[in-house]
Amino acid sequence: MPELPEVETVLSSLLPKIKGKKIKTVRVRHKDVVGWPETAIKFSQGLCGKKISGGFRRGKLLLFTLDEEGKLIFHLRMTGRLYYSDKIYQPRKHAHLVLDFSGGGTLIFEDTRRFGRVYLVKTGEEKYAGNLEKLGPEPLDPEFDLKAFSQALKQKKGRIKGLLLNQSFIAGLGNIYVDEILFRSQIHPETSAQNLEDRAICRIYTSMKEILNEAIAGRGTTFRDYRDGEGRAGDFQDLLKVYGREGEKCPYCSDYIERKKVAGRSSFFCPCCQKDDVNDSGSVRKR
DNA sequence: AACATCTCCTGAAAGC
DNA sequence: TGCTTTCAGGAGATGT
Repeated sequence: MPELPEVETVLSSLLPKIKGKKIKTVRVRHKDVVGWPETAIKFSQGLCGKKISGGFRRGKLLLFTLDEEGKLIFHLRMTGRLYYSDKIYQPRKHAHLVLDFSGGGTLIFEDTRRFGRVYLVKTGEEKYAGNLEKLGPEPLDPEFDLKAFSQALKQKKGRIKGLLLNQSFIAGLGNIYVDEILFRSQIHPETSAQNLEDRAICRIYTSMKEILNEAIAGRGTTFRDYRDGEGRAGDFQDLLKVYGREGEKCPYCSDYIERKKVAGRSSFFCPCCQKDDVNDSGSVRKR
């Protein structure tokens, strides 16, 4: 499920392939994936002839600039794939949007569960695309320092797991990386944010940056569906310490990884290393 | 404000 | 073996 590192990987693998290319034909094969389905015809017309001039990531959104005119914005949600092919492309079952470029090459948006969305917006109207306007700070932004993180956290009352998943609190984290961050920080997912000591907040902040950077270096996590912009799987699944590892031995102690529903999501944690509401008893180890 | 629950959707896995 | 049920989850909507 694409989170920040996966979206970043899609962007970096895709952009060199499509930058500067002009869209020749647009095939909307399932109009529900278009942000405003009733405008699917306008969507196609608006995209024809446009050139992809650049792209960037914000939270879990992929934004491609169409010169100065507008942006093409994707949210991959659970099972979305966005990739480039330079072969003659025969649309597969869940290929909902297919863009053919002048001079060859195809950009394909596939999404088995159809939770993903694609938006076409004019410059200045980007905020209408998905949750873009409501997104919190970028966790890897150098200007988002520990002080800013700590201050934001201390204003909140909820549990840490739900807070880190909340895109308006911080943008780009999903279930996998929140569990990994909390494991490295040695914080139980149900710990209330208010009860966190400064040292615990610092561990979360540091782990967050480390794990996101490591996952980007590993080109993302593939459990089943995720592929990068060239259709390749990621490598980071092998390096996950807790996510999806219920019943396996904790890599740092003799206990076993447990699974519990927190904030409506499966949460994996070590009950020994991540004790609820005991953030800093002096037993924290360097990881 | 915080949190639970439902919704969307498909296919894999588990249950019988 | 084969059919049926459950489950996974990002995020928005809704209810408490």
